[in-house]
Amino acid sequence: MAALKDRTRYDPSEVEPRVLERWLSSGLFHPAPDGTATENYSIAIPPPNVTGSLHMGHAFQDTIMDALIRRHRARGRRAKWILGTDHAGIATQTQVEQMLAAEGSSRERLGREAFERRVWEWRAQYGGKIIGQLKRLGASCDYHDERFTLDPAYAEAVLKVFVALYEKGYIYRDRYLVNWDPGSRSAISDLEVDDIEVTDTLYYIDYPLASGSGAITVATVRPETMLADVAIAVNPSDARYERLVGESAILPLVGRRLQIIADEHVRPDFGTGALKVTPGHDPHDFEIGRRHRLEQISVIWEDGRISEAAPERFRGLTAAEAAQAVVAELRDQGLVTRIEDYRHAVPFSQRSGERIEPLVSLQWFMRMDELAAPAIEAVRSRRVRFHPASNASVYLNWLENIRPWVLSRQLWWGHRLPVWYRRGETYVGVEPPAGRGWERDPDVLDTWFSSALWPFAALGWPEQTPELRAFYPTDVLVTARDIIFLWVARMVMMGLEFTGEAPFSDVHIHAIIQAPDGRRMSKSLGTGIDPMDLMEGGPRPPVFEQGGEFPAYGADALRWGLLAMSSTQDVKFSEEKIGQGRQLTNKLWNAARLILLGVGAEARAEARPARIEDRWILSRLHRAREEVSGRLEGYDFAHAALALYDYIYAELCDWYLELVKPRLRDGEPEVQATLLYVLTETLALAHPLIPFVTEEIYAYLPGAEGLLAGRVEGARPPQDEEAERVLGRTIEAVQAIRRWRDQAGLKAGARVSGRLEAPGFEQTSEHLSRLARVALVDDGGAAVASVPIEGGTLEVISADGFDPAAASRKRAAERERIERELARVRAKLANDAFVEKAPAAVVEAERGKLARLTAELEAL
RNA sequence: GGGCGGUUAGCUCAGCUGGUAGAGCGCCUGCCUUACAAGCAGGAGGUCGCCUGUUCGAGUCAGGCACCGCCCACCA
Repeated sequence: MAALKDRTRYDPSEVEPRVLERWLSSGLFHPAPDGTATENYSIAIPPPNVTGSLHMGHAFQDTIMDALIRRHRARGRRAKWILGTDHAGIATQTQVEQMLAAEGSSRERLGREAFERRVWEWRAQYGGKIIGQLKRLGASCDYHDERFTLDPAYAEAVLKVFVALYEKGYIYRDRYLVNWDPGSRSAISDLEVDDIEVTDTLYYIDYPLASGSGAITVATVRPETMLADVAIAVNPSDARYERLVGESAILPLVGRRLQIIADEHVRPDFGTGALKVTPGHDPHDFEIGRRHRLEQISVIWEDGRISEAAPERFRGLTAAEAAQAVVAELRDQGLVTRIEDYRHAVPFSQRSGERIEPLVSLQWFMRMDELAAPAIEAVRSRRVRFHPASNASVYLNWLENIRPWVLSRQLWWGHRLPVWYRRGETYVGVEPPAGRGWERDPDVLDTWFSSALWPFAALGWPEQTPELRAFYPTDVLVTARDIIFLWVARMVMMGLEFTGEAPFSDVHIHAIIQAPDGRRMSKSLGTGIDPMDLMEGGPRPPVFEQGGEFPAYGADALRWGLLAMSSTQDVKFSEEKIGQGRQLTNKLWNAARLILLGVGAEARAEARPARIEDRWILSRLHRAREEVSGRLEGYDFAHAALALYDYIYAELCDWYLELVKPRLRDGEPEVQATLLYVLTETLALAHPLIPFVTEEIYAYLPGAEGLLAGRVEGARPPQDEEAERVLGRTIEAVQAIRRWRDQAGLKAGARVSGRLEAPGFEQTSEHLSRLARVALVDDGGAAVASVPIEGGTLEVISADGFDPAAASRKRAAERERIERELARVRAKLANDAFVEKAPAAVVEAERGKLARLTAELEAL
């Protein structure tokens, strides 16, 4: 490692791996399971898929959680970030199946046991990837205590919950219309379905009336499902069909008699106002069928082909082929009376991308209303709080209209249902049933079922482990809006049911980061940005106008940038913000170099304010601490990040370090101690957001022990109103003089002398003189110019290269500006209504402004 | 159809309980001032989507309108 003196730029690629190693070997991230959950702080990570690698959403979310965890660790709380991965049923199974397909094999060929072994092997090989990436980001998870949702203990918790809910009567088996995904050959839940707009053909088909006179015309986009029609429905108030209700029609191609029934669901104004009822293949028809006790016929089987319930000539065709064949026959018979394009939303599987085939099948369901009630109450009563609060209504709205949950999935990878059958019997239990002839249900549970138990099952429930006592309930759940239903609501329900407590008291819903062009970040669209490429350098994806490579921004820059981007609304990814984060790390690094290379070896951090600027920076540090920690605790990460940035740039570096440079050069002990104190506290303040660079600098502090990551914050530095006033005045004066210099045409190095005709600069006139580059004289005759500063003026006696024309232009402009403002203030004060009704303080402020502006104008 | 959010500087975004608009990037000018040129100093740039209203005073509050996101529920 090069000497500090030569490390003029902060190099994250060199520093971060080294710092990470020190953290990991310290044991700091693995708190002892002591104390109570109230004393301690914990967050359960939304367990990433084992198949996954870190994407931008993870990086963002994990940065937020890490900032919270590190912040609370610094407050002296035992902080545990509960870590683990999710087996992610469909996603994982699909990946392994693809791999098998590439080898020319398949899961069917392997058989269930061998396939499951294969997935475990695959997981052992690739499952650790995302954990390594979390470390790279600096996430201070408890890596010594990693869970997997298929671990034996976890699996037992899952089965126990299933059995308990079954025994309560919430879980049941039923024939029901489900979303069948022909791609994964499994039922999936409503939440795993995306509606996509497509253009279908709407066919108008005549169904001859059984009476022999005339026909009733129906409209459909799925002609093949007519083979499963069991009725025709019309709206009871539809006069056109009133006399037909109760009659029958004959289903073409099949010959079945279809009753004509009346049902409110049918819209008279759509199509012909007559609906073919197909309870076996349409959700609404299914409901109509239940209301009218109609038969359910399934002509499409789970492989997407026509079943034996259809006339023989259609059997075995795919649904699409059958549609063509059906239409062709109907045409031959002259029954297709009209064809039109029809644009509508159609469900597709999020997983396989295939069009959902609604099918009636035998599945396990869970009734949700009993569990929903307490979960609603928990949010209503604000025992569980959403941030931002508007998300609570999204949650409540869903729970209040909750529907049964299809639990079973026709997959091999997951928690297999603890259900056995023997002839007509069904057995449900954690342990297999005694006796011979039992066969276990082949289905597995929806992955979200096990995810719902995460906060407590990850801590060892149902065992009453020390971890559960110490860290459950957790403090906050951090996640995105899109899984409020899939996950958040279900965790609350399960937590309340099985532990009697909500699994967290706060839910922070963060923004979703979109691609720079405003589209969703997604691999398939090519809009994804790999956070690893930002940290370590890598190609810019095509969504960026600018091509080439990302520089290796490092983890801190990425983290700061993501936090600064965060918002209550969705945000476009901004590389500039990451760049700004890098600037900040470099700035802090160099500020530290200035201090560390300037202090003596025996200097120690201690606040020893000897002059007013010392009191000022301590007071500003106090405020920055309040601001940053307050913002973090209010889940306002963007403001936390920006407040930190402003403090470091605008207060510490631009002013304080510049102010004390001469004293540092002179080797003054007080300022050395104070600088080290301020640096240490600044590092501590910044650490939750930019942990690597702060930890690296901390190691250089003379006398520093241990790790910054494990340091508990000390007392707050004192606030000092007077120092803030005096320095504030001085800073403004320096800026005013600099502005004047620039606009009066002076060269950068031009010498200026002047007389200060304003009170309040007694303690800072040296600073004013040096930073504004003005030699202050006690007198010296007539002024060539006058610069207004607070409480008076700086009378400029002489200035090299002074351009009277430029100065008078500047003066004129200034006068104009003041006069404009003055006019406004005067008008306001002349308004009786304002003086009478506005609060006294506001009126007073306007009067003060009037006096100040008048004085300034006079000075000109 | 219902819900949530948005519309502020060229770009990306801040603006708390109403008191004459801010940041970063970009742009312009000047500086290699021995921590940092990935830097420093200074500057230009906005009738805050539109219309009404409340108010002494409205990006800020209320109502309406227009666009733009996202979520939920959807008519074959």
